Amino acid sequence: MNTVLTSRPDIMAVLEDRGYRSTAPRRAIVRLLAQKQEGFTAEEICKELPFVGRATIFRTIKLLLNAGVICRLNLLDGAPRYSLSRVEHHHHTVCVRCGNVGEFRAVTVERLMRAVGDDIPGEIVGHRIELYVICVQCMQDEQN
Amino acid sequence: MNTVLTSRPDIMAVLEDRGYRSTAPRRAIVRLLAQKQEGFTAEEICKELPFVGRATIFRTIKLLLNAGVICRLNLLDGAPRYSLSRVEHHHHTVCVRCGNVGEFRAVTVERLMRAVGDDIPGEIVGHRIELYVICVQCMQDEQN
DNA sequence: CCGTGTACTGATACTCGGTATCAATACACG
DNA sequence: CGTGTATTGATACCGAGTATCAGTACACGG
Repeated sequence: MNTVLTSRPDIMAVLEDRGYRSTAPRRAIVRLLAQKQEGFTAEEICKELPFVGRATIFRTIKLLLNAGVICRLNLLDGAPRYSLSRVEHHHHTVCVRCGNVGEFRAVTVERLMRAVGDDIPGEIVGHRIELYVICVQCMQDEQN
Repeated sequence: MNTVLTSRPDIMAVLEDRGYRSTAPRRAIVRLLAQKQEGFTAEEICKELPFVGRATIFRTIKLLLNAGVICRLNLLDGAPRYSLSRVEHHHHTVCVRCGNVGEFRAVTVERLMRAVGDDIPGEIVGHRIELYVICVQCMQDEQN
């Protein structure tokens, strides 16, 4: 049984394991994020939790980033979006119409990286792939 | 003969073709960028051309981005870097030690994208790949 | 269950990359 | 050479994120 893949791992526990305290603001943020299916922005969280300070929200986001619980996507335009990582190593699809973020995993990608490595001077230590898509929802909306 | 691949295409002409005027500040910026081998930041340009206004530098960078002459790289940390695009469609390698930016092109990548497309709901309209590397220079520096 | 050290919080002011505004300027074209 | 219009630069501003720091609350030990 793979705890990382469960639909709602106890994120708070992840933080506690890393030595952070379980505080009311953190629990509120974590609870909110856990039920966000698509990506979200920091400002969105601020608006939805007005009783939590801006600084705390950004601080908590950073903790979660470092813990690998969420990941940041720097889109070309607009504000960066964050999204819960459901699988360990993955890449993102971003809908260019609605901004929603998806994840994908392809073994082929990793294999490719090793192949490409031969053509590149220096040592590859990581990679990042983003696919820009028009999601099925937006394609449907386009049809009427 | 491929003009796009020449070592120093007349960038100013590209802007003029797009209906923009050839002004002294623009020429200064373009001349500077044309001889930058590695990536550069906007602030760097501001420092090197103190007699050109900040706003103008950002405006010109945006024009060049839209014209496809340069491209922006949102690194995870620090300021975004810009780099001259020497080849039309390409991806980037970023040295995680020194921040220098390189380009690469691999047909395999494009083929992979088409393959991955089958696994992904929605239509793929673009992609972006960044490889994080330790460049040969930095690897050498590490050895002493 | 109470005290206490330390982690955490939130208000605020700030940084940094970038943009809007707008009067003054310079380019291109006739 | 004159003139309309694009461009400039100073300035103020925006949005995302961070530093500071006094005050608060958590966890742990007694």
